[in-house]
Amino acid sequence: MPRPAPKLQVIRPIAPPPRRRAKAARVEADGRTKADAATDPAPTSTLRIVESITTAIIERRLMPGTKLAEQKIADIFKVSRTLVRQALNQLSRHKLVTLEPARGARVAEPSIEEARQVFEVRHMLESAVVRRLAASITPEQVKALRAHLADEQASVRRSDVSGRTRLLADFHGLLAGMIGNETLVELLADLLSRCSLIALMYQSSHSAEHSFDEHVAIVDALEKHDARAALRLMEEHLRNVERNLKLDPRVPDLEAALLPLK
Amino acid sequence: MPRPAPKLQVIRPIAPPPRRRAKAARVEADGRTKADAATDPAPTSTLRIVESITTAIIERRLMPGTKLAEQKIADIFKVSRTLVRQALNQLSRHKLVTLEPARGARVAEPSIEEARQVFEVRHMLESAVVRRLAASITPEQVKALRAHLADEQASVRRSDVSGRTRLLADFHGLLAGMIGNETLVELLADLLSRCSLIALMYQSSHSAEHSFDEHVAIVDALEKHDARAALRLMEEHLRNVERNLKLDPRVPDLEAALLPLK
DNA sequence: CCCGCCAAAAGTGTATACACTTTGCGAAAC
DNA sequence: GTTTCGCAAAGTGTATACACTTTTGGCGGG
Repeated sequence: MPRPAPKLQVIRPIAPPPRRRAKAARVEADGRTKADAATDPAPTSTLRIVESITTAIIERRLMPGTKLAEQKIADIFKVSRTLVRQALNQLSRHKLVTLEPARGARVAEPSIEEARQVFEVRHMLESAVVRRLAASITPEQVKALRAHLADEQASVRRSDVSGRTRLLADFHGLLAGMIGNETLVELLADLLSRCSLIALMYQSSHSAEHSFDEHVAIVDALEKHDARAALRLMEEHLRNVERNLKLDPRVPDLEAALLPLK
Repeated sequence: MPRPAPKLQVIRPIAPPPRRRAKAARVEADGRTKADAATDPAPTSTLRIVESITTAIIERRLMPGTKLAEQKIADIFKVSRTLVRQALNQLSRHKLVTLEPARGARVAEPSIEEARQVFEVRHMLESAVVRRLAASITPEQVKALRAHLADEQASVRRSDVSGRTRLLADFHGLLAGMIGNETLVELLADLLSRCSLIALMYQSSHSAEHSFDEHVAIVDALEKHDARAALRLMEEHLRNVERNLKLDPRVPDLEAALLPLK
């Protein structure tokens, strides 16, 4: 059978008519051959897998280094490896899993150096955010922040570890969202999820209440439009979070053990 | 109304399975310097496709809105759609192409709002970079920057448009690289490629020489460890680049779609 | 008892199969 | 002559097939 003989059209600058989706419910009630693909629900299966694995990692149900074999995941979600591979690729771009050429995927184990870098970038972005926000914040936004703080406090009181972790990170996402820059929010969301993984690897006695208190102080400063104080508090907060990780020990041992190899 | 559903693919003669023997060089794990380079999901073909399309977009060989049909690309690169899909997925995460559910991929057409956001984030990151660099820059680094500037100048003189575009962007990547934060470099690289696409859509009379001059001034200030001046120059530079785009709401969407039919 | 070699098992990488959706076009209907 | 409808071509979404790589475990030689 001859090849389809591709037409060579190369560049077409202008898009065809902006056809909006006219969902034609063209249900042929018969000839259902076999496995009818359950493509009905908007939540794509790939996305479902990505989110499942993401929350599993962040909530510590999947520890760093865990092997993620494609077929096993495919069986669990009842899909083919194709979709699992797509999901793992996305996750690796989020740096939550690492892919090694012919050896598969594992939950990422961010290095201490990577942790430092992530916090450094967060510092760059978030100090800019508070600086801007101190000038522009509205009473409604303050109210939204206070509401969020109430949630944080509740989860801290309740010792709801995974909810707490999520809420403490969401605070930073919420701030970023308030300057009306979706690009920034997406970027920061990535960094925040990486931070969750980092925290989980190097966690020490970091007190959630401490973070909560600092969040409150930041909101207070923002409400007063005190840019200088807000900036200082945010910088201090990030420094504290980072310093509360055990970024010193632990790994040197491992490397020392493996050093003879190379 | 039941449709006969004539399936075209009838016979499956033994399609010559491309027996690609010889897996080339067996890359031996050499000295892992810093962060493990596991960031390459597919060191082989997928990456090649991603890079080809990326440079094609940045060098204006593929205009915004161009349809990127999977099979056509697959034929061009002599691979299967599988790999093309992987590549397109990566590109969509880089925001260089947009994927619409059942309608395929096109070269992205970043909105004016998106442009603003990207520049805002760049401003946050790059002002932090110059601030830091003004304090820490070494003579060797200055030398490297000067060498880069020489390349820029050469490409400007030569009217080598695509090389010039690349080099002007690389300058910012080079600066970011000098503070020793690979995470930052990756992030910024994404933003820079998006900027190339944006520039290409909204380009006006932006003078490359102007940018070059500003780059020189920034390096001068950095060499003198003059943080204040470097910061001011960088901010001005970014403002200039952004302002030189035609970001006025030149087409209020609907009118553009409905008015000029042809 | 330990080491290396080889074969099977497990798992990843890529191609292909095929169902379903969208789109283009031509003929029937008006 | 214009609109509508319907089919077919084109294209995307997912599953499966199969080649190739890594891992594992056994087996014989040292």
